Amino acid sequence: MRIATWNVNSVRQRLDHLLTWLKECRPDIVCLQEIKCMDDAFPREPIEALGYNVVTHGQKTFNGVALLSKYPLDEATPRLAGDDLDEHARFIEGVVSLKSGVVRVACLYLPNGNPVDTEKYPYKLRWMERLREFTKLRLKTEEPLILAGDFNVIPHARDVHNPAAWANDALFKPETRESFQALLGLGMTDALRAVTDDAGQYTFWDYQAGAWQKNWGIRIDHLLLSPQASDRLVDVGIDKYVRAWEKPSDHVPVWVDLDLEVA
DNA sequence: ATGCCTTAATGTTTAAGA
Repeated sequence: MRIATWNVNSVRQRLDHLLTWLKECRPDIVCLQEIKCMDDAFPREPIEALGYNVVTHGQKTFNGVALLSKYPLDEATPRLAGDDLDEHARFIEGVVSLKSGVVRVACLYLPNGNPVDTEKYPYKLRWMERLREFTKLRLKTEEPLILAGDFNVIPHARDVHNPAAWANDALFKPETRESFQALLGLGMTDALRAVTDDAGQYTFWDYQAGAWQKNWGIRIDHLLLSPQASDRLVDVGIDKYVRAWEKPSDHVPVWVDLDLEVA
């Protein structure tokens, strides 16, 4: 089973890229972030025509997440628990039945948190706490769980071309990285780091200053695996090639292959 | 150099992103 995540930076602007990539990558489950549209504006028909079930948690202009699945979604639950007043559309969890049990996939768009001297940074840290509480709860089930999305967290200096320039950024500040490590400490595995220690495994290149051409990238799109998912890990990939397409998203897709059998 | 692009929308400018 191939599970992928991609921050498309507007699904309507990126529809041609998305359809082309779906046909090439052939993922079974896809987590999309920054769809930047309401549910009724999501281009579901051409995606359904490729064999996907589609569930969305959209928002006007900003944020918005979606799950695409070749298999029926037994459940699809929007919103991360822990703050009923949080109106941002940043989370949707789906459940797919396996021959033995289920697999849970949480699609998330973690807050950016910049500028750090505003309310945006504490909002990010609170959101990360809520994600830890959610994960703690799910881990008790001992089911395969995948947290997939744009975490807006650079985990380590090897994940950024110029660590010093990012030292005080919300994506790389010590508090941010410590909170991410605490999430891993619950028992989650950073899939990419399970297969390589290499530096420069970037998933995002800024539109500005020729960042792509200079390979000034960062790794902020992640798939975190529970022990029951990590035990089934076969492969991990970063589809860097789509960043070279015309009018690309600033993020590229990341995927894992897991040896799980669908019911 | 805390913004050199890109996006959506109270649109001929602003806010947000990372």
